[in-house]
Amino acid sequence: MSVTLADVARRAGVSPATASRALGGRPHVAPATRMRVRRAADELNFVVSPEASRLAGGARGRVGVVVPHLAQWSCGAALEGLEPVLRGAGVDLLLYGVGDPAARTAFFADLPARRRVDALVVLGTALDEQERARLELMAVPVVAAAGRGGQPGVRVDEHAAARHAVDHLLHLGHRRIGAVAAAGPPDGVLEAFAAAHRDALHDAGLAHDAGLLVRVGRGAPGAAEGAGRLLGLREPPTAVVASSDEVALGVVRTLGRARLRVPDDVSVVGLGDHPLAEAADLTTVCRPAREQGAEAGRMVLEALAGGAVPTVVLPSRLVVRGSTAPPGRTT
Amino acid sequence: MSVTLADVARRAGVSPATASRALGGRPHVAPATRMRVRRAADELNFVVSPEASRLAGGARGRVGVVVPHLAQWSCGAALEGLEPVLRGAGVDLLLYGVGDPAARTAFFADLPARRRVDALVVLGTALDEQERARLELMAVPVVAAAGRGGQPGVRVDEHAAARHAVDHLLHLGHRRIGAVAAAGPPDGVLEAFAAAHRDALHDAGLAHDAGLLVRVGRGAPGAAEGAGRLLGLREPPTAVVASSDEVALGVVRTLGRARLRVPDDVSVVGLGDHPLAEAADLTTVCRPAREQGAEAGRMVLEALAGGAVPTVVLPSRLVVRGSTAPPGRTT
DNA sequence: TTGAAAGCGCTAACAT
DNA sequence: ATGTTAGCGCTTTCAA
Repeated sequence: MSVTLADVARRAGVSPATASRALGGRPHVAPATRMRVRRAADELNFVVSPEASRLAGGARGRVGVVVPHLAQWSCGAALEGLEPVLRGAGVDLLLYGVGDPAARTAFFADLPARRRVDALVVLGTALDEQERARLELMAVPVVAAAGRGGQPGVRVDEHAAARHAVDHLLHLGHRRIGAVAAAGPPDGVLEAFAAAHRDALHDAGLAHDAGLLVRVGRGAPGAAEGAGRLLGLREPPTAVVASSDEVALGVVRTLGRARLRVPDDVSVVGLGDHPLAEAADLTTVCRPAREQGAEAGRMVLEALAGGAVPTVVLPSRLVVRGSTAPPGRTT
Repeated sequence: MSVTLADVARRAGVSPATASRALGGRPHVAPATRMRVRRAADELNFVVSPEASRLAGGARGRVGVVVPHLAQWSCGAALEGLEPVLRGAGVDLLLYGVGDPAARTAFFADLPARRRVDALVVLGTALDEQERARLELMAVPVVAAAGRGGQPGVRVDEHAAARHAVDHLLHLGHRRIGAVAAAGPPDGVLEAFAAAHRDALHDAGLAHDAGLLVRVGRGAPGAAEGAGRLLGLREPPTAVVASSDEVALGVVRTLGRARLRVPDDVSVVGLGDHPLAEAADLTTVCRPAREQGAEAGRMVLEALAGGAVPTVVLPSRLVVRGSTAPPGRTT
């Protein structure tokens, strides 16, 4: 049926063991022999069977990626960073979506990854105690990426990111700065956002005003509601920071409907540097999603090589675009 | 080390063969025996080794997904549709990113999928002749999804989608309708877009005006340029249809900078129904990405079962939001 | 219905 | 440097 290592060995006039060594790039093979085997393999169009190889104790190299929301750009971007690193090292990437709660339960219950993967990357979601315990049971390295922290892996400092945003507005001269925190991200992230907003205003010596932080539901309706609540304040803010670019765009739209111009009347800052933020000319704070993925990939490789998984916090970076400006003349 | 089938068999007091049959759901096992084996497996926390299983001629069930731009929401969405279908059927999903040209070349050159996967899904990209030939060589079913057509699989009718958009504008009373086609999607898609624009205007009895279709580069700069060119026309359009939602948002922004209101002064329609389109209140045409993924998944399953891969064209659907309105009083 | 035996294709010791 | 010998953990004939 398909070409086997034995075929290649025969054609090259060596034993299967030597052929295996030669092809696998392992030592103790004469250069000439290696060449010969390589050529034979080429001619036969041979590719090792990963099953057989693994079964026989060879190639490690399969990592599972657990992702909640594939459609979310940040997950995709992280994957895009992760994939080449892993592939470059010859390890395969198995995808496990756990967006659906049922699927999530099933994943951790079936522990389907057991024996299927040599390591796991958990992308953009926090694991609860039970889930962590299940993973522990698998006895493979687990790298968290883009999560809220708490597990070894890579993430960004959410508090710092949000502060970049608020500080930018303060720096522009704004004194009434609203914040819209929309549900969606893991709790820890939202908390960091709220805290950063509070801290920044406090550090600027501004009186605390609980009304400036509004917590809303996810999606477009949430963003609209948030903007509406802020606008309805006795003294509406001259600038708004949103917990994500998605929310920020919703805020911009709601402002527009209220005949308020961005940034002339109100400045808006997002969080994340969504690909569309550039098109929408939205000032935002870049959370390097790709980089997080790539870093996670490197961590996996190290872990596979026997190392421990460290914790790395990547910096975020303010990206100033056209949705922010100094406060206008009137309020 | 890890629990093997033999362990389970011993504990259940049967032979490995019977245990295998019982666990694998194959016939010729007494119900009572099957139960006993199942329980033993449970108690031992046993999971079959996929390598060994496959090697021994068991479970097929591993499909590769080839994706160019993971970070693009439509790819993510398609994956999100694809994954549960496949997982539900017990097949694993291997991810192969081919966004980077080098990676793409490497993928098709190494033919790494050979023997690694039992089927392939090609997401959102068109294969050239050579690539197709390489895949052919693998002798596994290939399902194209969200491509430009040409290969069996699932896609949407791009021409119809674009026409929905233009027809909507015509229906609102617009007579000068510009189109911004930004580079990015496979050629065929862009062609369909251009043709639909032309055809719709023609069918509406409007004189042909080549200036109304502008082709620009990708990204925010492209969108801005496109809007600018349209605005610079002797007789600027009262409505614009963009080749994607991303571009549409860029157009909206550029319009805003030119102090033109959407939809009061100019209507804008996007294409794709990007998740952010709702937040941005953008009228668009929904290309059901998730559905395409799910459909592709079903096709793979059928193909794995020995069926042929059909070609399915999914309908697109106009989603009217706040970025379109009848033409204003003045131009 | 069940068991025994023979590999699947490869790699890792242990020779040579 | 190369060959020989045993499996890896499972499924599948074939026999009982």
